[in-house]
Amino acid sequence: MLIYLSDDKIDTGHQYIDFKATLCDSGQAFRWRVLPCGTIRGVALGRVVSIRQEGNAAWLENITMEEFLAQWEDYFGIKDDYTILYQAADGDPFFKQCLESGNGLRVLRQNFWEVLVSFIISSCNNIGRISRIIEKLCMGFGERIAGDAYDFPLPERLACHRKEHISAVSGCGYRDEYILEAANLMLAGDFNDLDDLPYSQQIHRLKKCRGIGEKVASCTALFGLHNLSAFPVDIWMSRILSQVYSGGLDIEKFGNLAGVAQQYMFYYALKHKDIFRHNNLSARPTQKLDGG
DNA sequence: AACCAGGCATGGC
DNA sequence: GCCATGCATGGT
Repeated sequence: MLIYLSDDKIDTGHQYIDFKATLCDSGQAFRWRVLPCGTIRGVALGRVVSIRQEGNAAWLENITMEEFLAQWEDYFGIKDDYTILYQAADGDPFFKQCLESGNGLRVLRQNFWEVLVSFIISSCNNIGRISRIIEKLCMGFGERIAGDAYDFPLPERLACHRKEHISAVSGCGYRDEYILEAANLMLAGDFNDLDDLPYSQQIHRLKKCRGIGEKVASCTALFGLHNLSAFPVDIWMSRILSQVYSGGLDIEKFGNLAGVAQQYMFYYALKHKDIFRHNNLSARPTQKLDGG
């Protein structure tokens, strides 16, 4: 595909990305929006960026070629080779459908700290509200970048407040203390050098923070540490595993891209909620039934 | 107005 | 180890 930058253009060859699917509709990043005019706008890497895409061509505003090669190419995960996924789809009609339906979907390389907090907020929450809470966190505690755009707050900007204030500003509810604990662990260096550790050690370290269990930890490894083998199982994946695979999916076939495969299936489930929402065998029936 | 949301901590067994 | 329950909030 052709990507036009502010001072040049680059041909990525057969490597393709669907920016809207990847940035706005896949539940891995929460700070990108589609404006009424169709332009995609968001904050990442400390900067406000606008993107337009028409098929195989995309225009990135406010990014030079030098900056693209230095940072953004990695951020978008454009160089990652997903070939093995198409091999794994052979003999797996459901996954094949997910791949085709989500063509151009990619797993981003995002900032670790932002991903960590974002997925603490994600627990028992929906994507729309996760985005709103994060936006309020940024407005309330982040550095202003330009206009009404704010960067994601640094841990020290959160750690200096009481949990009641974090909750009041962002609406994050009971997750306030989890966010604060994550900030303090971050400042104490507990999450330094996580990328050098094997997956099981990454998960173990992350879980030491209250509010981080298996699912949030695996999302953090996948999206924040770019450990593409991490395979988060949320309520939607659990529905797919029980309804489509009868609990018998062997993720070995995805090689070290199981997390990317997961992302395609998750994205497909989101796009077809009506198919998967009901007849759920493994998740909890519903919320509180008020036993009065 | 109930129901639900990219779960987790806790306590009981 | 597994299972049940409470948890803050707000959109639909």
